[in-house]
Amino acid sequence: MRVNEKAATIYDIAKLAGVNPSTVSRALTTPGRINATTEAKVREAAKQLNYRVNPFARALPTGKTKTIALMVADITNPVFFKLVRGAELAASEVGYTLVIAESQESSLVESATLERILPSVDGVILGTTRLNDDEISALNQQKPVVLVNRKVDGVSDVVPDNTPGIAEAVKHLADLGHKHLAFVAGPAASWINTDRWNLLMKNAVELGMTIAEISSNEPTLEGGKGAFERVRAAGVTAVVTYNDLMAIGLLREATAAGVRVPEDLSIIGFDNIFGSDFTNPPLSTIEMPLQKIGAEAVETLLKSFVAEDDEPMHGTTEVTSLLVRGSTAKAKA
Amino acid sequence: MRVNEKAATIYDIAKLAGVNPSTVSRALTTPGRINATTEAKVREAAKQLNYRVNPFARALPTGKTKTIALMVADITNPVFFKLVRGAELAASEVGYTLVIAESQESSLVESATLERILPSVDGVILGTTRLNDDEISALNQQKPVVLVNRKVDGVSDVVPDNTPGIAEAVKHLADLGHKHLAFVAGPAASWINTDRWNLLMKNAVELGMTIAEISSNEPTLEGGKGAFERVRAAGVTAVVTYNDLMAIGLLREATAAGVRVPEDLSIIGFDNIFGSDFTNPPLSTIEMPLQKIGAEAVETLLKSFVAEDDEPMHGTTEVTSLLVRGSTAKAKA
DNA sequence: ATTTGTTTGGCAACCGCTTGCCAAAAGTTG
DNA sequence: CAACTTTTGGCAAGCGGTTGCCAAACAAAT
Repeated sequence: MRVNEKAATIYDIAKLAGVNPSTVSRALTTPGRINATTEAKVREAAKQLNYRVNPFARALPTGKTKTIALMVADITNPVFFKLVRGAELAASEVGYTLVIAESQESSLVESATLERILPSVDGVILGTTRLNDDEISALNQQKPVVLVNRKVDGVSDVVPDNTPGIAEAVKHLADLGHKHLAFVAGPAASWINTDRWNLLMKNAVELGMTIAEISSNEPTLEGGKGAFERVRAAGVTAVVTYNDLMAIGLLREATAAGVRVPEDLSIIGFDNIFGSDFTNPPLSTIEMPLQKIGAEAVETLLKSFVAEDDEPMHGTTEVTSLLVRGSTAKAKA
Repeated sequence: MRVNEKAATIYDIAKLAGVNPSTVSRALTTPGRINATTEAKVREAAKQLNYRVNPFARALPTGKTKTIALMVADITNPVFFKLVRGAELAASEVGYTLVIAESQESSLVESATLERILPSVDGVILGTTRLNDDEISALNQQKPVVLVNRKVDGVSDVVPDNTPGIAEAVKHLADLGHKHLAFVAGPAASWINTDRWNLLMKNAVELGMTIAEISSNEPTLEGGKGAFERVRAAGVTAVVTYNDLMAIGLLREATAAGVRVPEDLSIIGFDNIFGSDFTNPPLSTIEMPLQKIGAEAVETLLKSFVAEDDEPMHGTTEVTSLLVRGSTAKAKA
């Protein structure tokens, strides 16, 4: 299957071009360092031999792997697709390779995987980490880390600005005449869950609405489904959920229970995941610019590679916005 | 941010354990090659120094990178999630790192990406490739390749057996009294599209039904939507689509046009993608064991690494099956 | 023409690990 | 106990690049 012609090395080029290997190296990596005509000669020889630099040989002396790791809790969670894509695009654009690792929602798996991968990457993006603050700080000690949707002291991060999306959403519900809201929360330990809840509360109160937190739910379809009873009990006319998955679970459970959406209950999710418009009615949701965030995370990491100091960096924050589809309507009189 | 204590090397261990570096190397990589007590001493020292082998240094002399690439056309296409996960799991289980690359549906991007990544991987899995047969063969010349859902002469592959799922589906429709079917096809060049169409045709004819191919559609929501008019024109009561995305697009367009699903039109998709149960009605679909296929692809690749000859290998074929949800019903009288 | 400065390209060490080869040590055998 | 085999661990040469240092070649300045 395979031919055994070993890949060309700079020595082959050197021989062909009649120069020293070091000259080849310089010609190819340090434009301007050597004479233009020599460089041309080298490049010509390289092309002729179909030369491709051996990344491992290069990584050894330099210590630069040109690879970054992106850790997510669950690859099959649609929230991450765009994050992954944004990161992948941004990385490959500058010649970096992205390796995606999955923690399977387990901090043990995450640690083990990181352990395994760490020596072969220049830095790590923690998309959704199960690690605690101390573990993250420790990791950041070894290789640069960029956190997504979370903040830890001394660690770089990129987080979205939930303010505009939430303000729009609450305003939207207020305009529709809703007075009593509920927030179906996600993981209590989640930074972004807290951020969303605080903003929601602030905005609701400002507009004279009541808001109840329905807490400790899995951020899944099941979690949304499981929260339905408590949503009913809360006697609210509109609910915002921690994410779309929960919103969809809730929506389906409500429909199954004979509660009409949006006539009896308005629902707004978070993230605008794939499939959130497949539902009946299609879900209104607060959109997160995940692809941009992914790209931003990569850029932030790249910057930290060249940074002189060790100051944590913060990516420019992308902004959320409300996407109105069919799951919100006037409050029942 | 970073501490500058360089990672421990086998030389550090050697010094600490009072042996030669080569002994350390052997102790750690060739159990049994050296004395058990010496090995224990070395391991102890390694642990003490928190040693972690430098994969680049290792890859240089051995040429083994312990990394494999998985190429998909579009990371955000939900069809691939499970494929990716299956591959990732299988790879990390045996200490391999998986790098995921996206061709963005472009053979140019695909070639360029492959070009960039090839030197740093041991082999490649082509999940959904835009490359033509010749390009694939050429690639296979350089590094072992495993194709998913496609066959090219002389190249290893793993493809699902569509037979049972399709037989079930056609039988199911026949049992419901349908006499006239349509297949909303995907990309004409797709191996799996052809396979599905042929099987569908064979089964339909065997059960005395007519079947029409509605061809040249994008395998997307839009493609499904765009095929609706032709489905109507075909005057069929049931349709099978190339994939779920198209089925969902078709379903929504049908509903929008006042054609009730499943009362007026039964629809069966392919793949059981994420969100295919979000629709109203939830989509009946022929499920592909994508996660298994992903794992199988990795295993096949690993086998080919150690194979003596250059014979292409074929992963054990996983089997499809029909998943009946709500989008199929009795044919209209 | 001499001094000084700048290009340019070669030399060789090094990055961390693997491995063929060899010799000392230990174990077997008759 | 000599002769032979096996075990064990050291030596050193790579793997394919990068890069500090140096000297030759050339250019500019006095």
